[in-house]
Amino acid sequence: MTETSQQDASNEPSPEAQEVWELLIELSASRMRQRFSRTIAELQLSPPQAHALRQLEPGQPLPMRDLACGLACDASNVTGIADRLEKRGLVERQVSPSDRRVKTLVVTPAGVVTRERLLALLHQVPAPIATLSAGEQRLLRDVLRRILDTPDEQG
Amino acid sequence: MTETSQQDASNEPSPEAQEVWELLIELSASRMRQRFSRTIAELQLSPPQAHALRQLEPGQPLPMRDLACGLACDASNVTGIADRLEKRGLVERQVSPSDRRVKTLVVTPAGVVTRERLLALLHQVPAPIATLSAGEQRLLRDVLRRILDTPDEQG
DNA sequence: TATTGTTATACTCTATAACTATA
DNA sequence: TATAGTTATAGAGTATAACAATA
Repeated sequence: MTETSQQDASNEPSPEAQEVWELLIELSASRMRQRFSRTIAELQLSPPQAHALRQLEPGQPLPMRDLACGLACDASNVTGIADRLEKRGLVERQVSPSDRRVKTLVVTPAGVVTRERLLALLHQVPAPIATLSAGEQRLLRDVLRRILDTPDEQG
Repeated sequence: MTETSQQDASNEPSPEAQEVWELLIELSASRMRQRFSRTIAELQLSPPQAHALRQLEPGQPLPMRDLACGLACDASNVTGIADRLEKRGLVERQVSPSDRRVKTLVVTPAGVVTRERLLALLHQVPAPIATLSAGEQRLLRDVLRRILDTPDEQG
C-alpha cells in the first residue's frame, strides 16, 4: 500500500479538517436528514415539494426554470412537482408578462400558511445546538459563516 | 422579549443558536447535497444505493432488515435496492446461519472497490474547510463532536 | 435558431398490504 | 403467533428525447 494522497489538489488536509468534514457528513446524513423527513411527513410533503416551497418566497413569482435549477434537477421534473403542488392549492402558475414562454410559480395564501409552518418546524433549533454555551454558539456561527462565504472549487 | 440566554427546554433559543442551525441547514441543503449528487453520479449510483454501500463494511454481513433501518425506509424497498446492487455485482445475498429467515448482504470484491472509491470521493475535504486555520479546525471539530454526542430529543 | 414548458418513456424509490418460509 | 424477506400495487421523483409555442 503506497502512501498515495487522495487529494490531487496539491496538499493533504489536516487530520482535524478531515474529521470536521466527516462529522459534518455524519450530522447531515443522520440527524438532519431524520429531522427533515419527520417534518415534511407531518405536512405530507415530498422532499422536492418541500424544497420547492422553501424557495418560493411569498409575492415573488419564480420561473419554473429557476426552480429546476434550485432543485438541481431537470426542468421536465418541475412540471409534475408544480402540478401536484398546484392541485393541492399551494402554488399557482402564471404566465410571465415579459416573456410568454416563461411560466412562473407563486405561492397561494394557503401555500404561504403551509410554507410558514414548514419553515417554523425546520428552523426549530435542536437541543444539542441550543445547549451549547453562548461562546461556542458565537464561534460556531462565525466559522460556519466563513465556510459558506468561501467558494468551493469542487475540492 | 425576555433575556433568555439559557435553554429551559421551553425557552427561545438565542439568536446565535438560531443562526447556527440555519447555517447548518443551508450548508447541508446546498453545498453538501451538490457534492453528494455529483459524487454518486460519477459512480452511477442512486442515493439509496450509495447509502447502502456506505453502510456495508467489508467482511461484515448486514441483515437486510438492519439496512432498511439504516436507510430509514420500509423493509420492502431493500429488496429492490439489493437486487440492483447484486445485479451489478457489488453485493451478494447470504442466508444467515443462525436464522434461516434472515438474509444478509455482503460487499463483493468489486463492491469493495466501488465502495472505497465512493468513500474517497465523499471524504475529500472541501476547500472552505481545508483552508480554515488550525485553531478553527480544532474548535469546529470539538463542537461538532459534542453536538453529535448530545442526544436530540426531537427539539 | 434557441429557449421554455410539456409530454412520453423508462427506471428508481417509496409505503402499504398480502404472501412465504421460517421461528 | 410473530418475524424476515418477497411480491404486487400505486404514487412520486429522475433523466432523456421529442414537441409546441415563443423569442
